[in-house]
Amino acid sequence: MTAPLHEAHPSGSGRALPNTQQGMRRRNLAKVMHTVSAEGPLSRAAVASRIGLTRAAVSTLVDELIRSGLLEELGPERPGRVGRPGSALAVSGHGPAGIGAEIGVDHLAVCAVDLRGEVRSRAVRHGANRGRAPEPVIEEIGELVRRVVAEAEREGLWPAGLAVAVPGLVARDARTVVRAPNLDWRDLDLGDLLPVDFPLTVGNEANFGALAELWLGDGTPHDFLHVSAEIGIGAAVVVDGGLLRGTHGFAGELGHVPVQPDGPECPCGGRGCLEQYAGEEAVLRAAGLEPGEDRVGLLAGRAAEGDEDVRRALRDAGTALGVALTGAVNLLDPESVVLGGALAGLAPWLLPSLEAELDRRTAGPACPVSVSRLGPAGPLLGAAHSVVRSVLDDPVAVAEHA
Amino acid sequence: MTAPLHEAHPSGSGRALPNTQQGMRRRNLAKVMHTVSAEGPLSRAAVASRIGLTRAAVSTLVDELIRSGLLEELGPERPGRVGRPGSALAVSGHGPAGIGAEIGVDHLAVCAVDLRGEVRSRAVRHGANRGRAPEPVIEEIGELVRRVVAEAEREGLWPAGLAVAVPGLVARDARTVVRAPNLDWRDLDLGDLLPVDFPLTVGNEANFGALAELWLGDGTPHDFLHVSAEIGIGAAVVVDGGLLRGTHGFAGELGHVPVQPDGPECPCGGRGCLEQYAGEEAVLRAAGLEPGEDRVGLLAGRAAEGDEDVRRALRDAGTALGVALTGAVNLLDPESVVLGGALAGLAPWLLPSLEAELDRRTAGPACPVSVSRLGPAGPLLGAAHSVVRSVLDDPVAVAEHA
DNA sequence: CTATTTCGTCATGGCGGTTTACAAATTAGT
DNA sequence: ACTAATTTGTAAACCGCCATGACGAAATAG
Repeated sequence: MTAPLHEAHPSGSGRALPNTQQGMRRRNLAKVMHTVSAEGPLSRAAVASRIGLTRAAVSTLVDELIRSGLLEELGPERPGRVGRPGSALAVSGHGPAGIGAEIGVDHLAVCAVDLRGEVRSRAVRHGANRGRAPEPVIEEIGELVRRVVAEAEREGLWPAGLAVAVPGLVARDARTVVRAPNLDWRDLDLGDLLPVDFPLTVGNEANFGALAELWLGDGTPHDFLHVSAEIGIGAAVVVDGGLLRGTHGFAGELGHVPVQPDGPECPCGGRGCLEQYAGEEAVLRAAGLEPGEDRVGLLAGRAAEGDEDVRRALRDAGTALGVALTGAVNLLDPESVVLGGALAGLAPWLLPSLEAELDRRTAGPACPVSVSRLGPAGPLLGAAHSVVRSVLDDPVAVAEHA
Repeated sequence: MTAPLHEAHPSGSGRALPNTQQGMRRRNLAKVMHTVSAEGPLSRAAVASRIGLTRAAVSTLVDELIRSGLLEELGPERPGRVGRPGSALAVSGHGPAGIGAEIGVDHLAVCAVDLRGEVRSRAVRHGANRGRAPEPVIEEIGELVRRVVAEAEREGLWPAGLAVAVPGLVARDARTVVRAPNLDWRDLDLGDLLPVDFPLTVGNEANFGALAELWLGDGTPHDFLHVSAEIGIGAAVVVDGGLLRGTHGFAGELGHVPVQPDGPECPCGGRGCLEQYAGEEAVLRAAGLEPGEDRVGLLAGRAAEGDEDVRRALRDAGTALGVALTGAVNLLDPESVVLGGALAGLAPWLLPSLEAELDRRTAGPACPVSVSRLGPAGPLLGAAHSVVRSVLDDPVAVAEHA
């Protein structure tokens, strides 16, 4: 059968590697790492059958990866079936580590994750960052990074890279924060401001949250829409297991999708944007509350107590979200919608009206809405894991480095 | 530097081929075909430098492709620069051909395109298909296909596959028409109904139109949103040179994006969907015209004559489109928006209000809107070319067949 | 205790791209 | 016109990588 219509990367341009024997070897090493990482301890034979190579070939690949310290031999498997039991292979817990950092509106956080996905070290610092000059904030996060890296090194890890999650728009170069309204930051090159001696990546918080959901969530599909809110409302589009970035890197700006074309004016220049109905500020106002610290916790608390004003405000926000998501679902046909970040905590009161609106307006098969298990922890974990993934993607690169 | 965030297909799952030597060879053959096809006559040395292999390796690849009849040697290049002139290679005009078919609301069309992209044979049959039973329509299109194939064969071509563009939703299996409201078709397996002795693919008309724009349009970017209308309003999302399909294959349903959440009811169950404002029926009603044959031509004619009612109707439709596209652009951050299909002919009257609305509401960099050069011819060409692309994607498969 | 199954490894082989060398075909310089 | 320089295409030797097939090792089944 012909390929069903045309998907991306038709001629194998998915990787910049030329299609040479070395490239093949690198791709196969990556495949072994991914397979072992994803499916737990596995014997060489099991890996071989999964990636479509012979046992002999996998043996040499595994040897190389063990020599590089990226894989570990755990010893013979418990013999359940007939035949010689395999020797279990696992991703190493001692080699490279991914460092994740998060610049939130009122906290900074850094953590180190090993190749197995375990968080091995972390540091948090509370305190509002809104309106502060970028330099001292970045200085502080640099300090946290140094501390986390030091602790990780004591555990036998070395930093393979740093990924920073910021609540704002990040350019495609993955270094420049173009606009972070909640911090009042504009056009900052974090690559310059935060000097570290390993590769640095900057990304949008919602995007990292979505990646965390993709990699860590249980049963999360390959194609979904991840919605999170942190004053602004961000969404991340995951297509075929990868993030949709957009030409400028700005994809996912759900907050400024028009919900009511002649609604109230929005600072963005439009009218009736979703943020005017479901943004944190709008919801607080509708609930009769003042802006302040830990506003989401406040909302959740009052709603749980049964505060009818708050509940109505959240219901209405859910309806507005439902309208905006209808558009997105119609356009993208995702497998599901996931509420993450701060929204996860408010889900009990948002979901009913949101789902009602979505179901009513969607013609085709209903698109299920679920709530992220990770919630606000997503972005930091996603950032750290993105570094881990980059190691799995090209093991030789880091093996050379070590 | 680490990979800037995470894109799809991290570990090379872009192709089902195992990462073996044979797979490498097949990918390299495909790469040669794509390169020669895209960049016109090219010498072996030029191909080699482009795909990152050595001249010797490309020589053997080219030999194989020439033996298979997929490439042709045109003879020595005109010597402009110093050094021995290369021997120009071109895609063969005699091997496999892609057959495209289009089932429109009031016409049927079939064409054959060779590997060079030339249309070598075509057949059209006018007449309304709305409400007709599917079987006779499919019988007719089968007849046209037989005619076109026969003529192509007289020219030394052989059919490598058939792609059918239909104005409706097609399941991910690329065989089943789930719903085609304009034809009153539901749940038809064209794979069963249209027996041909080469691979058959069915796809949405708007999607094929977008692919045509991607492959044939001059200067069309790699990431764009292609909007077309044919009673319903369809969009196609092209990301990184590939079509975004959606879980069920239904991505791109722009027509039911809410534009005015409490607007008029829509058959889909929602309210204020775009189709209620910019759908063909709605526009005709607003312009004070009756539905009938060639409605788009009628609208364009009246607008050109200066009919103020028609112009106002189109302006308003443009505004509604602008609102819906604002949401899409915010979500996807495409490089541009392309108006195709029937919309292309109405662009002069739609564009001003559409662009005004889009610019006003978009915060970030403006997203340019352009008009498809192909217009209504897009879907048919896109269908035929999709078969051609599948040949380029895996030359050995067809070489064996021949 | 033997037959069977599965695992990991080794030796061999084939396949595919690279390297190196060279002849052919052109331009640039004298 | 003749030589030097440059580029192309091909052939031969080489190397890397995976496949194949055989074997010992370690378990289960009877």
